[in-house]
Amino acid sequence: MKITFKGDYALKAILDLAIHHGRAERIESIAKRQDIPFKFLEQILLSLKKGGFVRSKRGRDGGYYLARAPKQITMGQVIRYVEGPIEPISCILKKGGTHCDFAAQCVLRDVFLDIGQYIADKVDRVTFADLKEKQLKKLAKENKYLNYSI
Amino acid sequence: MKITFKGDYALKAILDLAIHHGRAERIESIAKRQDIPFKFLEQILLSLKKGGFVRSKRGRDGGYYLARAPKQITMGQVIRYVEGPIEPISCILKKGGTHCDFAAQCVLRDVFLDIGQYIADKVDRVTFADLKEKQLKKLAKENKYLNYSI
DNA sequence: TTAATACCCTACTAACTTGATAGAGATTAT
DNA sequence: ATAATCTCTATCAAGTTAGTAGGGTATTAA
Repeated sequence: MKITFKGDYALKAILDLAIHHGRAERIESIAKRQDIPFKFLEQILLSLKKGGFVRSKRGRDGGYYLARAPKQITMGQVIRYVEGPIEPISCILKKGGTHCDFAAQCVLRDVFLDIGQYIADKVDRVTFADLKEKQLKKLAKENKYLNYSI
Repeated sequence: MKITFKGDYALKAILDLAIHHGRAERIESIAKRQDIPFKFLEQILLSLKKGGFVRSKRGRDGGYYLARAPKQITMGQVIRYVEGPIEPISCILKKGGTHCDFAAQCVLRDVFLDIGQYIADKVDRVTFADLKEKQLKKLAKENKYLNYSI
């Protein structure tokens, strides 16, 4: 029932690129800001590039940037790409349902189906434009608070 | 984002015992009905016994039976016991939140928090009395259908 | 009493996944 | 040219998963 570090890092990287939308960001900058091991992030970004989420520019002044607008990327797309299916139990999947021959009669499956659908719905609705907006608001509040307290 | 076989087996075993509530069931019977490897199920039941979900009787005519009424056991209790916390990301947990220092400012965390709460709510509400009832109804329909078709 | 039955317990393991690290190579702005 | 940056492949330690193996112990029907 867990998201892996890889998945978490991928989401953080995309969100970082969404916030800095418009220019290419170096892997190292993202890694430092998001507290992700540099070499690990390198691999993840390469994978996200293959997945069509980001593009890159090599050489000096190079870096990564989003392949499309933050509004056009959802959490669900990214999670499914790096982590695989969202469904919490394999017998829910149409393909590869080798897990259980009695899926049709399984009441446990019904519960997991419900949960799977809720999760899918949720992550498919949230775009990185939403996340960016909320993040910036949170940071603004934080700064305001800091200004008062100093 | 997956439930393990162990967790799935544990749920199936408890549901089986709920359906056969009132008498002791041998491991082998449960294993055959639920299609679970015998020796693996043996371990799981032993663990469920330690967790207080089931009791056992040794010797001839021995077997396992529920420690309390199906109504008093929820899916959530069983899942948490065999699989650990339900939350989809570690930074949500109060203890051991070593994953991320910026949890308070994290908008991703908010989404996972929401999902975690939905899952928890769901599995904590579903008791094995509910599951048993639904299962028996499904089987009854199945039989009816079979009777007609023969 | 004794043999059969069934749970009890510990150890082991192959395969896979996770979370990285290492280093050589390709590309580009200046 | 050369420094900066992404590209790509290989490797690896540690942990998890999904079991298997086998002897030990308690209970009870006959």
